Amino acid sequence: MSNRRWCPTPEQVMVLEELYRRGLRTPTAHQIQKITAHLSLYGNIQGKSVFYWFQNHKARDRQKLRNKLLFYQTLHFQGNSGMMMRQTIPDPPKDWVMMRSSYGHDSVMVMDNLGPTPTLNQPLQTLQLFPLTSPAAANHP
Amino acid sequence: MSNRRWCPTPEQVMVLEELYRRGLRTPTAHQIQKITAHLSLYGNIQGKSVFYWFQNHKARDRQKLRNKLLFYQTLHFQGNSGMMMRQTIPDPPKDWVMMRSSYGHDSVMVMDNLGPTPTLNQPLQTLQLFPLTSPAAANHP
DNA sequence: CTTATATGAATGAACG
DNA sequence: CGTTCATTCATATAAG
Repeated sequence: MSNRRWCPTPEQVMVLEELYRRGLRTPTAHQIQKITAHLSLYGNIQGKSVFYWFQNHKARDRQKLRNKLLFYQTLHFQGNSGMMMRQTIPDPPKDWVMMRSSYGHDSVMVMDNLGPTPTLNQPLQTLQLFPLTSPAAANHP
Repeated sequence: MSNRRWCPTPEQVMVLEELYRRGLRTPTAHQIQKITAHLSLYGNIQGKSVFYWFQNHKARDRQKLRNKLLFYQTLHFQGNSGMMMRQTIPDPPKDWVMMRSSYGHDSVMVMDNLGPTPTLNQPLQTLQLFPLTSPAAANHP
């Protein structure tokens, strides 16, 4: 067992699941501190492990529910039974995003779609902006 | 593998991290355009990915710092009963990850009964030993 | 040992 | 900007 990953003890898992059962979903930093302190009685643990545990548990609960709903929907509309499916229908793709300029007010920047054939006009005039000279930046796939 | 999410190449990450190391935090729309043009040499990328990258990187840096401070603060100030308080060599100053900071709220302890269940006392009586502070609501975002 | 699954960890994307 | 969510990567553990 390499130390790269937290291996929760059964006691730790029991405590976390009980807290989750009681309705705790996104503990605050303070809550995480206290939970971590308590769980450290059963074994080494860091705050981020508690944080990740709740994030993952909630997310996977949500995904299971979503898949279940989608599963029945699929059954209803297609009479199709099969593997569990992932994810609901995504949002319409936006090719722009709102950005805040460094001068303090919002601005909308339209992002041109970099298609499979990127335009070659004025390609590397920009390189002077970032003189990247230290790491191995001289490679390309 | 769906195309919904930008998959940065190692070269792209190296460039972005170098820019960040050099102090760039909130690039303007114009800078984002240039960076995007440069990074597109290593793979498909949109401007919003650059925008999000800096937003996330900066936010997580600060969150890490904030949580570290909160960590030491908690060690120093909390006088809760049943808490373990180390005075010498506190803890591995391992890094925390992003998590909600509770904006200085304090003292309101929750985790009491929620919903129709009248009594929820279960084998985990130990949970009462570390009451969790919560800003406002016990559950539901 | 190999493969499959469960889950810790990370991060892109986006929300309020 | 801090926070939250969805997806993906990595790996400990179980199944074969």
